[in-house]
Amino acid sequence: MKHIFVGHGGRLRPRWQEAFPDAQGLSSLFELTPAREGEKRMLWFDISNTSAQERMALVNQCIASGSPVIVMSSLPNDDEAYEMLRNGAYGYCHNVAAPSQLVEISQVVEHGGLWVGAAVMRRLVSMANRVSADKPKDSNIYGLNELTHKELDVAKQVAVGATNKEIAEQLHMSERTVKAHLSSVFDKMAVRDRVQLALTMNNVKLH
Amino acid sequence: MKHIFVGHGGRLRPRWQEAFPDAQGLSSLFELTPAREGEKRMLWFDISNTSAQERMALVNQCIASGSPVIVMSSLPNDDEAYEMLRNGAYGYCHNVAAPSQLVEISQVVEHGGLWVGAAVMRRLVSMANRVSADKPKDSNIYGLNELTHKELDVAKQVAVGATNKEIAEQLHMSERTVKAHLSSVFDKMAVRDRVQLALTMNNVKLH
DNA sequence: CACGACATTGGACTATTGGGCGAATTTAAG
DNA sequence: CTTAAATTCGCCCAATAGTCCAATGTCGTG
Repeated sequence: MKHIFVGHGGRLRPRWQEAFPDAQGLSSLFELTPAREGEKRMLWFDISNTSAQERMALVNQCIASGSPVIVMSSLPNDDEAYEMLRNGAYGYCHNVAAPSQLVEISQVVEHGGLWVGAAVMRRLVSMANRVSADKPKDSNIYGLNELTHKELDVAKQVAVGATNKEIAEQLHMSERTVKAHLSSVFDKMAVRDRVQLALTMNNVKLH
Repeated sequence: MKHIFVGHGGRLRPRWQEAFPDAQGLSSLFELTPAREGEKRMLWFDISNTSAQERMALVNQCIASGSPVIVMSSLPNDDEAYEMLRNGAYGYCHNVAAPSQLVEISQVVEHGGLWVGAAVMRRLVSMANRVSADKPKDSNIYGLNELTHKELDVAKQVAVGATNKEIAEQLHMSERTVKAHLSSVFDKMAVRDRVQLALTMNNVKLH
């Protein structure tokens, strides 16, 4: 695994060097050469000293390169972390993080995971709490538990955007039967159509 | 750091043993002796073969012991992950996770972090987006920023389950105009109907 | 075995959606 | 001022979605 640090004028901070002795530094993305066949790389992008506008564009370019990208900021901020992760970054940390932490991050990312600091992580969990706490526990999670087996099958398909015809083929039943199940599902889950059902199944609040 | 695995009849799975050669296995929490002075421990709690009711009680006991707890399930599930993390767990993973992953988790937790799988992590991030995305930032999801103002207005309404008629009233335009905008949105965002649009706007992957 | 819940399907409709064709009006940019 | 893009909307048509009522078969419980 080759570690490439982009930003900070192409210089490698001592901490980076210590974590990855054979790391490479680039001052900008333009210097990035295509990866050799079979070469695995990890991009560390230091976004300090970049304006908010160019930040996203640069990160998107980084991500478009195909290699996993970890964004480093001199002033980590929760909202920015979400933004980066949502747009495809694999990690978000301080640009002067300890070498041992950099190694830890690289390991998590190398195994396909996303890494964020404990504080951000805890906030994410509490947010998830807020979102999933909206569903009243006493009423069986929007009546999802009261669906029959077939109804649930059909509902799941709607939840990923399938049409009635597709569902009918997928589940080997007539389109008419799909409709019958769906009518029942709408009733049980107290929604009026497939759009609301799809959203509800994905924990999205309606208007 | 001493690793103690609770559950699975007190037996250590080969994977656990491989990750932590001097790990200890306990069949239940009652066998847990108080930690010696200055001894740092990590509890791995295998919740397979426990009923939903006793699960939370047991996990709470684990957590009350003071040592960081990582919950392991035979059938990991997003909602359960949130539940566990919210209640104080430091990690949530599969009970037959690879040894290298167990080591990775232990390192993250040892440094005060929380660990969850990539899938759960991504979902948490998308949820955070939903909660904190009230402010109209120049979000960059799929061709969202290429939509015109009106198109975005209409798309947002669809994203919370509104019908064309409702959107028309809300935005003071005719139903025909709503359709016109939507047709354009479908095209720009590369979706075929309002269901897929609603899901895409909420960061839900389609089938 | 009878009864009720569930699954399946059909016919007959109604409602909603998505879009083609055409066109007027505004707004933004050069 | 001139051109391009954005916004608006009517008429009409086809495809999808959704509902009501009814019939048949399956399966587990009492």
